[in-house]
Amino acid sequence: MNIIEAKQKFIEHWGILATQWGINRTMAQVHALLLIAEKPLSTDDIMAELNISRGNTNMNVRELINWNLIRKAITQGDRKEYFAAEKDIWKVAMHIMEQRKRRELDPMVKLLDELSRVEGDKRNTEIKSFTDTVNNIKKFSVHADKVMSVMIKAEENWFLGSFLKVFK
Amino acid sequence: MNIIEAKQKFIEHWGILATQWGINRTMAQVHALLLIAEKPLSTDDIMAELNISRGNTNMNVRELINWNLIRKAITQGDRKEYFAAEKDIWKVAMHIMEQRKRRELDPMVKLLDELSRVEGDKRNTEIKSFTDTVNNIKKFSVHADKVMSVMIKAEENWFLGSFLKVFK
DNA sequence: CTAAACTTTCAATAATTATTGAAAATTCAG
DNA sequence: CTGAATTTTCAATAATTATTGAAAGTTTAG
Repeated sequence: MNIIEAKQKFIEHWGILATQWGINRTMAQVHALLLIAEKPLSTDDIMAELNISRGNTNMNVRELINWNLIRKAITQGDRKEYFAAEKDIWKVAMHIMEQRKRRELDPMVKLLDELSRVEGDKRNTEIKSFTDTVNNIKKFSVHADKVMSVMIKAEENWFLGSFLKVFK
Repeated sequence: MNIIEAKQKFIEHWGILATQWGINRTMAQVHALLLIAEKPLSTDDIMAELNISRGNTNMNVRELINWNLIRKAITQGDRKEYFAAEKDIWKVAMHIMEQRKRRELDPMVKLLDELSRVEGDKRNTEIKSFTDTVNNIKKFSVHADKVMSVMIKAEENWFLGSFLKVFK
């Protein structure tokens, strides 16, 4: 496989992986493109490389900035905006984890908390069974939330180092 | 909130969460329904509770069985099949992790491995830059893969116990 | 074996989600 | 300021994904 094919394949499969995780395919492809780009790319570069419209490019670039996965890169003597991806894969993973925690896990914990305070006699089998299930999920979620928080805060990638020893 | 509303809300939000993670909303709602059901439910029960068709119910139930999240429950003196969810939330999480690892992470590692063997001069900046990125992602993925394997194999939920000490 | 009970399949259709592209808004050099 | 360059918005449309429901397939009681 030559470098052109390899890059195309990388972008294509990064997009497929993303859709399986509920992320817009194009957003992931823009991300992939910038991950393997040697220098920051402009909107026009991205449009040309991925054959997508200006609107689509703009929306997905902004969304990637929201996710902290790419940044604007300033270039003097040029009014165009250029974009560069965070290349440290540990940081990439942590940024994704941080966003998903905030957007999905935190609201879910909040909901489970509400649901666990359902009205009615706690001795009622149906209510007991429901609150038990909800509380178990909540307990698990809160733990997962804590683990993620610590990982996100950690500056270094101890995942690839001493941390792994825990897993033999 | 009463128990009826609470159950509806649980099912609804489990479905929403799922779509954000690339999982069919109905599949997650069937799962949620069975998670909070006190006894195994039949296809007709599920159809009635969620207002969905027989075909849809059947497809999603089978898929949940593939994911190891629910099982057929045998009932004597009844030709209908009944379904019950795994209620241990740790096991639920591990089954999901196991499937996603197998379906998505493993193929991605395989692809990255291929891409890292791209043709061309390794001193060429473009090729060097590309293989470096790919190798970093691969290294991270392989580690994640190992961590998951250990977690999946672990019989008990040490996540909620001593393991958490690692995180302060 | 027969037929009723039940499960599965899948083409047609509906619902959802993503993309386009042109118009509006913004920015900034001169 | 002015207007050209650039970015953003969003209604219309396209593409994708999910759902229906009836027909086909399978199972089992009698």
